[in-house]
Amino acid sequence: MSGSDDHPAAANFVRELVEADNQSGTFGGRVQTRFPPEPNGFLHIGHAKAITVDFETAAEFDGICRLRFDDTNPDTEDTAFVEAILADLAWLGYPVDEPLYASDYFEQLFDWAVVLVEAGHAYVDEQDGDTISRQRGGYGRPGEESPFRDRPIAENLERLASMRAGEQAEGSMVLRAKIDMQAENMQLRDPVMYRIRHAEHHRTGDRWHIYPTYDWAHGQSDAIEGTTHSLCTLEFESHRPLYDWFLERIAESSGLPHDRPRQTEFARLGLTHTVTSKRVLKRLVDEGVVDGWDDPRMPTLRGLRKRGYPAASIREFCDFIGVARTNSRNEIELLESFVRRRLNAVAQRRMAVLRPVRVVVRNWPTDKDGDPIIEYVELVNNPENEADGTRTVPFTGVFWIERDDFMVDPPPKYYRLTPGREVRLRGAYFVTCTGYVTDDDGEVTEVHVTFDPETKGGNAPDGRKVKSTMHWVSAEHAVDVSVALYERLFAVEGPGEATGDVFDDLHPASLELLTDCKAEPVLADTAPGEVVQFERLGYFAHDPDESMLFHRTVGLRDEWANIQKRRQSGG
RNA sequence: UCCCGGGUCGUCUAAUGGUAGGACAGCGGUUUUUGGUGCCGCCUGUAGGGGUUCGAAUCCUCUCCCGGGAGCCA
Repeated sequence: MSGSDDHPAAANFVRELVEADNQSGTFGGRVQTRFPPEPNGFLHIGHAKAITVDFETAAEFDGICRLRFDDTNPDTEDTAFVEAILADLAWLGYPVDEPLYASDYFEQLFDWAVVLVEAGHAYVDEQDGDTISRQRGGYGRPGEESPFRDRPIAENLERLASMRAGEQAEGSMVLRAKIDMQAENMQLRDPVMYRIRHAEHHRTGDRWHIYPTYDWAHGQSDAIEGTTHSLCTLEFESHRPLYDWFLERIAESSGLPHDRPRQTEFARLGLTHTVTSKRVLKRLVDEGVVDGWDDPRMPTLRGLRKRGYPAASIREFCDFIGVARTNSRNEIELLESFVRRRLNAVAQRRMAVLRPVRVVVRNWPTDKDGDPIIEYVELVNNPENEADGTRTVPFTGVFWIERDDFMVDPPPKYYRLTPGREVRLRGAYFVTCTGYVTDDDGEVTEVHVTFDPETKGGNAPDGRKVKSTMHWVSAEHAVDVSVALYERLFAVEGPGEATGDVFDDLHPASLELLTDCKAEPVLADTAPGEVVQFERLGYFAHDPDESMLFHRTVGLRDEWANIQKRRQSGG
């Protein structure tokens, strides 16, 4: 993808970098990227950017992108996450048949570790974690060398073998790279390569007792696979010298199977009103604030899917925002604009009322038995695509309209139903409000209107105009549906950021479940997972699991909040 | 405190020494049997100071601001 028809391609310094590499023949014109998730959680909107950067960059240059699970930490990983990631990736549009696993490289990694030890580039440190951490020093503070740093190579080899054999307790010793305890870059102060874990690994079982750290596994895995461009987010920038250091040492000691891969960092996706912190999301799930990882309020890919976001719109959004090194935070409205753009073109229009109020046509005709007659009207399914055809909708003298569509005391510029006013019922008739009924609390319970038989279809023969066209649902034919409304993802803007604990000030997108909504009968034909536009209300996704629950996908350009705002300001 | 990276409309992003442009958001208009869609218009920006140059968002310099960095996480 390099820009849609609607938009020019956005910034993408990665694209330029690869182009430059191809010019100079750095990798012989070869382009290989990788997407390396750790199977310890679900993919979210933030991952979507990394995924498109990795896959689309490769595709653009006729290269390949491999999916590699960075499963180097048995404590947190699980096969279930592997399956979930595979499924979400396929949904996003990047199906992967043969994923790679860092755990498949454990043997090679160990061999290389031995090579580094033999070359005097690594040593076994038997100090505890706190001591090692303390000796590392601090920003602008000197580091201190471990007393084990210069132990004999043979001793290192023997200890490393013992670690691997499972003869050592967790935390008792680690293998460290011998680099520079005075390095300005803290990553270079003798980083840990192996730690001891007697845990069960989801793929290698109990075969290993030592596990490579991210730094020792990542670049080497890239090299084994033949990755040319190792694209990652900005927080790994300070790791790049270490990434290079390992590869250089291996290259000079035993050689590398491919050209040395190069790490390039780009800014991660920041989205307003959205939290992608795994810690916070997990808490929301664990504490039951949301119904699970696929709750439509969640920013996970499966949450967005349930919510009705087309996968293509997420891809297009990622392509549009570009790839840069600037710390940035995109507005969720931009993402939503891509969602709306897609949906507007394909979503079938249906009439529905979320908060119904009953309307009775006082002069509606009856048949010889005294029953109200039924008229049928034609409505276009999707004005953006007439090929979607029309549908026949029954109309009788009693129907529901949106509670907000009737006001006893309307503000200026309110064009909908109000005593004495004539409006158009979409596709049906002109009706004029003649009165209304209220309950003891003054709440309107029923609105009375008269209709003009001459206006069937919605046009007056005398040419008179109405200012408003309203939607309606025949009471006799209405289908009961429930609708879940919620605010945009999560609102983390504001005080939450100042206090430090995001969770405390995070108010999860409020969920309002409306259970007495009425919709056209044809709604029963809507397929689970399908998104329809409830006219004037927004786009709603039919829940894939629960037969009649709809989730609001996005509002129309004027969301309820905006409509509310206009109303308050008199419009 | 030290090191590294970054600073262009409100937001994201173009322009790489030669007219600061686009999208989203906002505002106004228009079309419309959806307060939707479409179309038209408007709005606001090169963090600051010095310097080089005929000419600087772009090059140099100082300052300021933001992000990342001291896991046996990734």
